[in-house]
Amino acid sequence: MTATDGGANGRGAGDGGTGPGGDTVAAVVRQWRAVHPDLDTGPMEIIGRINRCAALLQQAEDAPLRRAGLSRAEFDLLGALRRTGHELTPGELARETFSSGAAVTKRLKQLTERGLVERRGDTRDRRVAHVRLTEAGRALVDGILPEQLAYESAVLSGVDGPRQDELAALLSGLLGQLEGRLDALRA
Amino acid sequence: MTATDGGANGRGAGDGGTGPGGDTVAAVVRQWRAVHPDLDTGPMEIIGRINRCAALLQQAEDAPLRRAGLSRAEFDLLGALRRTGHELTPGELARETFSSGAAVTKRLKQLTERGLVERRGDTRDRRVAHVRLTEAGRALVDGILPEQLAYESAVLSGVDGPRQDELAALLSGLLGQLEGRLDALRA
DNA sequence: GATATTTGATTTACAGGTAAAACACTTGTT
DNA sequence: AACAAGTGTTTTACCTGTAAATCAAATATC
Repeated sequence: MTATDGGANGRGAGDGGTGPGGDTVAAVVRQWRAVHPDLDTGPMEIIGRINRCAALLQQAEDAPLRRAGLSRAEFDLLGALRRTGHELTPGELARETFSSGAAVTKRLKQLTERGLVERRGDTRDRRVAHVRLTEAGRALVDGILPEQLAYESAVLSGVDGPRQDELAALLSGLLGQLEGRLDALRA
Repeated sequence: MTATDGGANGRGAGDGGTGPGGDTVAAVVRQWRAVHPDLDTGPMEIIGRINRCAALLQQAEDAPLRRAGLSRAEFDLLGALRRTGHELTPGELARETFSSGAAVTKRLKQLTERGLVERRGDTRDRRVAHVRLTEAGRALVDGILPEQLAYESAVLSGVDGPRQDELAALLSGLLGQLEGRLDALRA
């Protein structure tokens, strides 16, 4: 959350709400425009809101996960195994969950100790490991997922159906651009 | 990033791109639907994309900030001081930047050592401190902000103007809902 | 006016992440 | 076959954030 991204909750809880403009990002943008009338604050209206929404959504979604004793990152890893339906190597898991290899190593250690995943060494290439869900792991993911989706559905229920579709489509467009752009930078 | 949020980059960079459906979240959602055809995966299309966009945007935006030797959180704090235009207490800064008081304390320590902010004690209530930007701090923020906005503008340039406006409006609606909902939960 | 409660800020202990180095193994080169 | 280079994973050192405990000072209660 950068200042230009909205700087979090804008006016804060303490000083009387968001004012006439709507959400807290609008209030932050107004502040910036007052200080720097020459700058184009347009990008903040999108990027600030995306970041703020992400922060609030993650906070809200933590509830069902934490109840199951999992961090978001851990569930992400288990979910990758569940949805692909096959074993993955640590490296693949890192790419799949968009985190570093070192982080995956740590998580695997914990999840293995908890009996949620199992490892087996590759027979041909002895550097690589293959990770799969245990029965308990699969059951845990399948147990949490419906709750999780129901929770997300409830969180979004303030926006009506057609608007949700529009939003999904626009975000898909943006995300496609961003992913293409990043891939281009990588190459 | 939860598995239901899209589990990061979906198929990863390694296995041949995103397929016919568009972005990586679409690929992840397809995987989930194949495994659990009974579940409503609708929320993922929004929440997953928001989280993924936020992750990619933050990564991209780190560049101009890091060049200036600031973390996002630090810039956020400085920005809050700059845009409000007056001193803030540590507690206000915590609310303003949506982070914990302890985190603010640490950041203030570092930023003070670097000469970017100054503290002064309140005369009436000696528990509270008042924090303000130094001249160097103000100059730094004002120097970075235009770069930052230009960078954000470039990052969004793949989406045309009208769509950006739609997106901003829809996100504002969602954010308003989320913020109201959270406030309701708090109360 | 003494004592309990609340409030603002900091400290402590710890969990989790990363980058860079190290390790173990494989693959390409001569 | 030996050796250089590359690849997959783990280890190390470190940094940042948080929750909970602590400290200091104000306010409320009796």
